[in-house]
Amino acid sequence: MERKTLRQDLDDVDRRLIAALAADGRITNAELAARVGLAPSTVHGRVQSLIQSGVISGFTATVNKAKLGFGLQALVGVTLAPGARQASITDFADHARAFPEVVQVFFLGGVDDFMVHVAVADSSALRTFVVEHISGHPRVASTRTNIIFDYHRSASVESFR
Amino acid sequence: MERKTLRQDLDDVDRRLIAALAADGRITNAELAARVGLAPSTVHGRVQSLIQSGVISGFTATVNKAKLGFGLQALVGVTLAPGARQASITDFADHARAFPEVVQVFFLGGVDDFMVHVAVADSSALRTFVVEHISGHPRVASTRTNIIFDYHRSASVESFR
DNA sequence: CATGAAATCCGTAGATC
DNA sequence: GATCTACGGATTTCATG
Repeated sequence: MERKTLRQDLDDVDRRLIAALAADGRITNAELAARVGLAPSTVHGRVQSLIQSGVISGFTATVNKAKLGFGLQALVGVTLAPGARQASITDFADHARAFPEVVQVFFLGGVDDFMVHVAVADSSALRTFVVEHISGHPRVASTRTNIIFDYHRSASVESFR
Repeated sequence: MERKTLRQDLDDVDRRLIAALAADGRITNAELAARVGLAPSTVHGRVQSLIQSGVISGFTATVNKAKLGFGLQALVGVTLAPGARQASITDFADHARAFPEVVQVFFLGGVDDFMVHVAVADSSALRTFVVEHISGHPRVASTRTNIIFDYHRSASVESFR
């Protein structure tokens, strides 16, 4: 009998494939197969399954923003005005993510409502961006800007989807 | 007149290549060439240059942590003990980065010294991780844990045109 | 679920303009 | 730089165990 159900539990091989692809998204399927000790066609099928099931949601190039003229990065904590409704919250999130300066947006529970990771040219551009596009938003009550001196990422992550 | 033995400035084609690769790191060179209207061999050379010069620093698969059993994420602000020297700072960063739960580490200027992005199974695991591995570090003075309700990372660093 | 074989497509180097 | 050509290798499909 054929099994039409999608594989739900990941085995050790899947985890190794995920780790290898997270470390190098352009590793060849042949190399991937050699590492886990399976045939290329088998590995190809597994990776396709991981993509289709959403465990791997995409592949991306990592870009050095400093070399593109965005040498200054910051984490901007944002508090919305009291009584902001759900519509206002998603509105701000959509507003923020539309700017090319915005790298990441975290929607938080706690003191801050959002944490916005931005990359800009210099401190002048940072001030302008925060004042005009974050503090300037009608629902924003306050912001706290923290300069990022250094940054490390272990793996690309997509959380809730 | 023009002396461009080593390409230092990125032209519009380079920016489109970067944007396309940031959005889909596994796009084929042939497809990339079709999009920018140049020959595959030409595009291949340009992309290699972008990689060698460090503008593109790598490729990575985006992994859905929730589907791997890490459904809860948090941003943990960390303040180190007063008087911590540079060695202590880098020591903490290396310490934090080593854990599989740690997705990103931001080394900051401002109230917090670090912001640590973690992905764990549940609130119990979060508490355990923070207490044992962050608050428990001898140089850590205080932490502020913010649950991440939603998260968005920009697919590309800049618009196409 | 894994495999080998086959067909197709792609990456990459080299010569030319 | 950009292009075409050419070839070695990779991806991908499919029948089979």
